Amino acid sequence: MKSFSRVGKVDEVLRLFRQMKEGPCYPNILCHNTVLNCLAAAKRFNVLRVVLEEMYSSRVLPNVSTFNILVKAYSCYSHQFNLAFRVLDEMFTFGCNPDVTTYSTLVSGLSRAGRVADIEAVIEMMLDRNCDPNVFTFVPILKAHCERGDVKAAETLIERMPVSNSLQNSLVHNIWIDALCKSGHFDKVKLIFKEATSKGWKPSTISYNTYMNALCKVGEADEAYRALEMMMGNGLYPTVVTMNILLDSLCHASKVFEAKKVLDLSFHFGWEFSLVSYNILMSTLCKIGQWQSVMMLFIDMLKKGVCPNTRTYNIVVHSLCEAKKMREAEYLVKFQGFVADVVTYNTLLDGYCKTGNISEVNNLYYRMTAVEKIDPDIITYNILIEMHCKKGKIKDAIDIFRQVHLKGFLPDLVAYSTIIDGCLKNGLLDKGLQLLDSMLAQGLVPNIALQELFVRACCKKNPSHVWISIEKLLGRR
DNA sequence: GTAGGGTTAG
Repeated sequence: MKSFSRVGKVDEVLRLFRQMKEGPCYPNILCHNTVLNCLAAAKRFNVLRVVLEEMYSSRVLPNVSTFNILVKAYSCYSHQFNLAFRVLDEMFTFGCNPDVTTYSTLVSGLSRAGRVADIEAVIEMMLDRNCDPNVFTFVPILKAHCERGDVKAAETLIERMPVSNSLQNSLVHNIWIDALCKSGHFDKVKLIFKEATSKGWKPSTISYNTYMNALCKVGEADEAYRALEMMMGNGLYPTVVTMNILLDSLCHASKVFEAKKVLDLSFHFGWEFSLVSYNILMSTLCKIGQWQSVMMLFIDMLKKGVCPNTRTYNIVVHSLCEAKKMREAEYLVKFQGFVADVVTYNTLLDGYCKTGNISEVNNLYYRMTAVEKIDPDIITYNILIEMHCKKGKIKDAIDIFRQVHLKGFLPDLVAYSTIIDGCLKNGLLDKGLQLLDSMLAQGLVPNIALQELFVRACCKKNPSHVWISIEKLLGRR
């Protein structure tokens, strides 16, 4: 069940669990926890509740892990904090007291939801109940400070961090290094490496990888190679992740053939070439239209016993779609070992959208949402809007655009551009202008293509509108 | 064998 859970095959897990319940070996609490954890991660909360009820009625006693999984489901996976707190109360009445993990999980969810004020209360609650917070309680808070760019708060927290071993020390510093890199404070990172020994911690391979990756991303590959030398000078060996970072950097510098040589060489030296390495290379080849090379690498990885994941399949599906081989792409998605996600369906939907096949788009959307229970994202909606605009079904397109709001998404630039383009091409200038207003109110800046579209439409239909629109487009109103 | 945590690919 855990293996199926790891690859996201939730229904297989459930099938095995049901089979087990009917057989002579009734699932114990560990089996139940495995299933509950899998359902929580898949956000299948209704089924989770059913399994939980069944567990209670069959007198399998929950343990701390069971409750911790529930806290994770309500705190981290769904931000239903009232339910998460209720689990805590339930634990007390059950006589199974919350531990550091319970509270840390709760803090993690609150941090992710940006509810920093509530965290203080949780920490106080912990201290009241004689449960000392540890590094894992503070790590999510540190991450929240970093994401908000609150350098001062992060630094203060690091100083007060209750680190109990070198691994934890490295963990905390790596989060800090990553945050500084992402905000472009490379000088500060250099200083952190320099002062490491005097401050009592030792940078790890991950510290260097984080730094090197950030340098590559801003085009400072030379500096990254210098960091590599520094790392090796300190007795640390590069790992597959290090190689992947450099591989990705080569790919982005359009040195894809050099990157392929690295792949061959790594085998020659007996390096373990990873799934991620293949994915990096294959996605680059897909982007430059080398679909046959993608297929060759796909076969190569299967031959070498490297197991593809959803991303790998998505790249292959993307390549097949770009090559207009829609049937083959769909065949692959139906293949047993393939766990499709929202990207898979977006890729297929986009493929059918480009070939103008609206009935296939609708069929696929149905399969995605009703059968596979995959939640659409903003890209899914954008594709649907584009498809309907393309077919002149502007009313349906506007309906779908409204759904975006209802599902809790904010339309992005692509969504607005697509729907406005559709409106203007169908003569709905006023609707287009109305959408322009809400777009500007949302703080989105129209691009050149959209500006041109408006000017054209105004000139054609209502020249007196032109100046109003131009003023708006240029942000003067 | 179940719960909390840092680096790589769209």
